[in-house]
Amino acid sequence: MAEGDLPRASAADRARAMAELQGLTGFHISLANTMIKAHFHKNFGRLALTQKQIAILWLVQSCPGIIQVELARMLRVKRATMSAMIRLLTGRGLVARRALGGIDSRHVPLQLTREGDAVLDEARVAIDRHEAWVKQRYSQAERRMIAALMQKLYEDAG
Amino acid sequence: MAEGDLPRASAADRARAMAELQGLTGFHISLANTMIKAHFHKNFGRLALTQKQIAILWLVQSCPGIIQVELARMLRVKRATMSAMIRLLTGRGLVARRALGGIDSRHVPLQLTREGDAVLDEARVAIDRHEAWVKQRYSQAERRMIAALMQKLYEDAG
DNA sequence: TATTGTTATACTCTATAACTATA
DNA sequence: TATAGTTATAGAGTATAACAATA
Repeated sequence: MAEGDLPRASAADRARAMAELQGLTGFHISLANTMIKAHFHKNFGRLALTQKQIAILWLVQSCPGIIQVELARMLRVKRATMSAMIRLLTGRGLVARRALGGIDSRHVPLQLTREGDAVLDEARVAIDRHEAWVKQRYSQAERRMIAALMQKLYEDAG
Repeated sequence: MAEGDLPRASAADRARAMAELQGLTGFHISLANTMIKAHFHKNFGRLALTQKQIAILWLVQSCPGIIQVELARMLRVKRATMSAMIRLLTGRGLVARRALGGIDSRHVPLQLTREGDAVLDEARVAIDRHEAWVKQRYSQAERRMIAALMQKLYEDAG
């Protein structure tokens, strides 16, 4: 059996098939997301924080007293999912349930611990370097374009 | 304690914090990806196929004889990850390891089973409707823009 | 030595469903 | 009834590490 007769798809077949899938907008977004997460993890894995976890820490620091359902809405995840994430971060001593009581005791205001603040500071350095990598690929105009396009999808589509 | 004194971040605080996170390109892409996956799952969950699984079926159908490492490269996942995905799909009787032997016996050519073909046909209908939803949000020019922008990220960044 | 595939292990993210407590 | 949070359960996707078989 000659090389060309191997029961494997040729590079041309594969390129054609990829082109078909690339007709789907979500496919592009998914691959880009995969790559960007992989880059972050590969280069900043020593932080032991995912981008999602950093986003939560960030929001809690900027909005001390924020409650879980608000975080869930902002990050587009379910209530139960956010509960699990918060449990993980409180378990690691980065987030604390605030002792101060509001009027509605169903609300559990959150804040960063001292360690949470310190860890987020480290994370910001990593994020800056990660963003520098992104900026090598995109001009400011392109980044604004991506922001606007992606927002069209996630701002309304509830 | 008056309403305004509740230990909760205000809407303005939250908007400001979101704006900070939105300075990060990856944040937009991640949220858009979350929403698009959620829409697909919510509306076509009865298929019991994820978008990633459909992508694999699609590539195997278009490229009969394709092997795992090629699929892994095309979908930007690790060899071990693809192995797990293929095991799942073969376990469900949608993908078959082809009996025909190539020269290199390390290569295991894949193809769809009859059921795999049938299931993918169904999935294509779901995908078409999903894409229609996407197209309500984006013009053709915008979709081309997204494709080009996302490709810049995943084509080179290896 | 390099490639292909597998297995073991572990973790994150996600969902649904059912529950408690509170309003 | 509705809201906030939790728990239990399940499954997909991802990673690393080690291994076997083959080239």
